[in-house]
Amino acid sequence: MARQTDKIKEIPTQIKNPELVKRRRRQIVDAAVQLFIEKGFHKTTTRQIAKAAGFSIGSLYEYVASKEDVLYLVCDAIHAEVERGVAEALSRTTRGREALAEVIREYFLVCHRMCDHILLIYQETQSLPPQWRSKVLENEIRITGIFVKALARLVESGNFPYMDDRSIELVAHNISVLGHMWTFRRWFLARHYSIEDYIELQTDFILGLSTRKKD
Amino acid sequence: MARQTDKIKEIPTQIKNPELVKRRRRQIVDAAVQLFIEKGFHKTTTRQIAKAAGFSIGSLYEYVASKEDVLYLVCDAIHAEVERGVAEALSRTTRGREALAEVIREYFLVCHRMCDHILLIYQETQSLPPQWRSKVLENEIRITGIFVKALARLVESGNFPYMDDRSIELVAHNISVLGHMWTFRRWFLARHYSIEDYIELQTDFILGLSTRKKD
DNA sequence: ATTATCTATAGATCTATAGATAATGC
DNA sequence: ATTATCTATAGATCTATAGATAATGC
Repeated sequence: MARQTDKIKEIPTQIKNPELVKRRRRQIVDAAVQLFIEKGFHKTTTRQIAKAAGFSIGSLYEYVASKEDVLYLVCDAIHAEVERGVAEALSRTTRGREALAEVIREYFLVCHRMCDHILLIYQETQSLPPQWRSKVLENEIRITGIFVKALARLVESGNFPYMDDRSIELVAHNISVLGHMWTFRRWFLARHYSIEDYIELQTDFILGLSTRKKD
Repeated sequence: MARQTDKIKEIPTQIKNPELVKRRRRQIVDAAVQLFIEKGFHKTTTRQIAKAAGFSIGSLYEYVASKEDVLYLVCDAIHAEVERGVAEALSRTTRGREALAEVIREYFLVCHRMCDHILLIYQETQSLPPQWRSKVLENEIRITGIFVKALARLVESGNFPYMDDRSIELVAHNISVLGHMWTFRRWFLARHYSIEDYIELQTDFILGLSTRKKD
């Protein structure tokens, strides 16, 4: 929560009232997310964003300095929501043997809910100025870090076969990306698997059950 | 090879000589790939493409009808090269127990070589007109199909634990995407793993060795 | 006075094409 | 005559800002 506010402060604005900045930027993000998902970043015009947000193009540029600023606000908001979803799931989770499967399940459900949003990040991160691209990539790493922690805790508790740190890190990335895969191969996967099928099969795959007979 | 020619014929041209069309379009693709990787599709202008290809903007539009046509030619050429690389590796591969590991290895090396190109497809497929986007996605499925076949053959031969068809299909997608992961998380992964580390760890992960002690 | 918002537009592109020119083959 | 190539530009946008106007608080 504090993080989110800090980030927003990084983008300069002409407006003095910080509460107003927060509110208007939320309007901008809500409007832009829809438009970007629908038409893509480049084919959305600043005028359309302003109009959908409910004010004029002139006002838009009081709250951001460029169209890229809007994209950054959008990407950051999406990551904040994903992270919130995962962190929340993590706190609810029971400890021990089945903990990892639960975390995976909750994370995949977040990916399912935020399908279009995650896809947007894959497609448009490149359009950000370098400085903000790095920030967005850091967000990605921080989310992966949640899985690193969950895995490490399990391995340490002895409820899970031993893995060294580098393997743990890579498996955490795999979990992240297999969640994203549901979003960027959805056009194919959704025809063959329900999200529940997907979670079940992928959990078996990740936990290495694929080589053992289930019964 | 025949496929490639067919595809190129799908895009209309004003030029009568088919050999010339082929040659010029190859020039266009070679020039555009570099520019798109460097600046992205939207920030590359048709003039820059024409200039880098070595002819005028007017001539460019004799060989394609739109900027999107160029993107389609580029995406299709990239997929053709990936597919060629994988198919070739597959034919060289020994049969039996270690076959899958070899296919994974060769595929990951193709992904490593074509890093920027694969990333480009992830980022710009959305910019294609729907009709051509479908074609590009079909290419993706066809490449995944190679892994489906390799897995199915192994399972059938009894050299691999039993999996039903849906699991095989999903694992094939996982292999595809974990290869791509090396390209779109390269900014992070390359700092921690060499491509050889990556291949080794991911092979263990995919073959389900992660839950068994290695010794 | 200060802050927020709006209208109107400068300025900069960029795609795609029309019409002119050059090269090739009958 | 036919085919390929080039130059010049029409026509359409789009971002970002300048300067005017409205609203708020002293």
